[in-house]
Amino acid sequence: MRVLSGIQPTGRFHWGNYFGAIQQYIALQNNDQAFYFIADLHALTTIRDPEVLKQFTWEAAVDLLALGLDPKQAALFVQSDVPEIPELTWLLMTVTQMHLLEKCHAYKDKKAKGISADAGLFTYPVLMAADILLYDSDLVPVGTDQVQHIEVTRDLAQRFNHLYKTEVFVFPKPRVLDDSAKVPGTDGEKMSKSYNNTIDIFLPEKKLKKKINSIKTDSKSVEDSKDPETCPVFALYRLFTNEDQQKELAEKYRAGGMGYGDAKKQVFEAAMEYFSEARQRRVQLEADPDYVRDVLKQGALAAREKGKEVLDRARSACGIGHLKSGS
RNA sequence: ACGGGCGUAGCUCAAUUGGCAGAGCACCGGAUUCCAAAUCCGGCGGUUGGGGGUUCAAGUCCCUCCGCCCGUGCCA
Repeated sequence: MRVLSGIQPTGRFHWGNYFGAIQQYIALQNNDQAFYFIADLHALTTIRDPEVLKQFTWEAAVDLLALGLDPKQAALFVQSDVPEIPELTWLLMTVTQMHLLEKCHAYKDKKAKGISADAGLFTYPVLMAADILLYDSDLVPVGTDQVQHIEVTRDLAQRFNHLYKTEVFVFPKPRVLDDSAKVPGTDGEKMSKSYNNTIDIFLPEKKLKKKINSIKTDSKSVEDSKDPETCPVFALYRLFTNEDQQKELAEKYRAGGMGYGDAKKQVFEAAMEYFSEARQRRVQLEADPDYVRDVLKQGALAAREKGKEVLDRARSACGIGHLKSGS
């Protein structure tokens, strides 16, 4: 069973990314064949600064390894290191009907906001389909907003198979990620880069403390009894602690006598504890870029090996690549 | 397709007859606060949509291209 998932390097990863996605991807890595990639070709539709993109791509690799992605179990690679992807994208593009893309929400949303869309954004579901189909992926863990794109992928796979009367492509199934863990941002809304309310995972201690302190609270005094259920600080505390710890803090909230400053300090300590291993690993990885490069290289090799196999099937199905097939 | 309006900091917008590109919000730092918020002080932030031209000097005038909005038409 092949598990495949990609993540865009559009910034540093934050708590919302981790609890909403990364943690769950990593939990699936012990499947027979897990492929994880950093989607720099997708990020190209947003980031126009080459240095920034390079930096984010690198940081994403280091972060994922630090957070527990194990290259012995899963291949980690950068999307643009696999040239078979854009080639397959073109093959799929030729069987993609316009209406299929016109109804995709990423494009529709932008259009609705009056922002001009480029062909990259419009055709991005096809690139995503290539990402998935290239390795005979069975299972694709995604957020609910990406389910539509998996459906497009299945449509394209089916249409290609049908048009060329073959069984080239395997139909992938989405695995909808659990988004029940509520991760509020510093303003109390859902943590998201577009709300500018994120808390990055690997923030230096001092900055992290400051960020946590900046979480919006009501203006109850220390003595007042507070409601843990409606407090974003408490919601974050939940992510890092066990039930006993949560009960204890909840009681303190209700009893009064404890201020938000205190609660925030506890969140800080719990988060530092929770990510302490990852932080240590990250320091080691930063000191050894050759290792990271090697992981990405090996990952790309593994991805290409499988990718070539599928691409060859696709090429011969549609009648190109006669030099290779020799027939 | 034609006519009109518009394009300036991440966002909303200023900039007199062509004369040093500015403010508010946001962001970062500090004071204050149990922590925030509010308030006060400080800081970062710009190829003025792209290209060309006129001029000592262009955000401003001219040409051209791109994009967005409004109106009208054309095409079913």
